[in-house]
Amino acid sequence: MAVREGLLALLSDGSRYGYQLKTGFESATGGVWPLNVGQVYTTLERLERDGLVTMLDAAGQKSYEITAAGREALGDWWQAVPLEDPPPRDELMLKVLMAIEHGPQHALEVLTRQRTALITLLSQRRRQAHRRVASSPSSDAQALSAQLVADALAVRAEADLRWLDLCESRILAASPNRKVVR
Amino acid sequence: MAVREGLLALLSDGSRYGYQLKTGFESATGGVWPLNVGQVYTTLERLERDGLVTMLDAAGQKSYEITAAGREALGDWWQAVPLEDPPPRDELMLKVLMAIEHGPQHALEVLTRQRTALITLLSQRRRQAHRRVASSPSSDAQALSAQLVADALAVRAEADLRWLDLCESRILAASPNRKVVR
DNA sequence: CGACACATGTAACACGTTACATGATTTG
DNA sequence: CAAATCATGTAACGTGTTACATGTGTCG
Repeated sequence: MAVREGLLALLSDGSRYGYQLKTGFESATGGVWPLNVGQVYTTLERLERDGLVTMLDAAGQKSYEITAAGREALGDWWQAVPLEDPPPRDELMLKVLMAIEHGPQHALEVLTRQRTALITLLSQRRRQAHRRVASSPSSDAQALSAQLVADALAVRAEADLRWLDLCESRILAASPNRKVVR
Repeated sequence: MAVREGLLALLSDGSRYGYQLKTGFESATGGVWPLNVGQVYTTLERLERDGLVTMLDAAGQKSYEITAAGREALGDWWQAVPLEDPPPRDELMLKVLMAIEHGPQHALEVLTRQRTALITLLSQRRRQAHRRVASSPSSDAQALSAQLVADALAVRAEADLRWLDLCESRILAASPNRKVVR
């Protein structure tokens, strides 16, 4: 439920046809999230099935329009806070939790590996960001979007790093100290 | 690809049958991530189809065992760093990016709404955490897992908050100052 | 002309998820 | 005994994703 709402959001600004939605989605996300055109059409079918959009077929030129129900659903989406109960399963979390099942030693190994990988990833992205400043900035709006996505990824990665540190200390605290080699 | 690898990780510790995997998964995740039993069986079918596990049918008592290929796949998973290119689409990000398409004013509204929602969510969870300390702590392992999940959610939420702040400042910086009401 | 962007779609598959059916065993 | 837990499975559906087929227009 991400492409769905994204297309709906684009359509709430006026009717569009399929290909426009693809390019619109990609430029709105700063070119960071490519979207297969095929998916646009399948998603539009599903949106139409659910009565959130209607197809206007004017002499072979098809375009899609958001319906009242669509506007309502979109409004709900804007308002919605991801309550998420149960919380979404996250790969990094699952990996660490499963590693704990295999003993603190294994968990600590996974922890350090993930940490170093995250650190190199972060520094790589920082270098990319520097390079990007120098190069051509496409459009202003796209540049802003791309920047925000980059920010989000960086902030998330830092959060993950902090969590890994927390994990390590909690695991060490919970384990009998002997046998756990740091 | 989360349930899949989770079950594989549990099986790498010895053969299990379906129901054991459900309870194993849930206890490994501190009871935070319930798993529908049905999904265990469908996932096991898919794992078997892919040659990662084999079924041992001993007199009606079915159990599953990880194969060599399964161990290899699991090893890859432990090692794997979520390289993620393109980065996974995230609902909060998408919401903000799409809101920007509708003008900085709308974006700022979405931003503040999400922020306040996140703040109340965080404080709610903190209160829950306090209460939980007082109550019965199930098993040690489960308590640790539940704690780590709670940590992760808190850290992520804080990261999201910081990102929202960043968004606001970037949007304000990128917008013509007039017409944008704070 | 040939490559590329524009434009529309279909088919197939992946995983996740729920609801349902069915029965054995345990326990209050 | 009744309810809960244990235990196995099937059917159906939802979204996301890719690969493929097909055709038009444009530009170097």
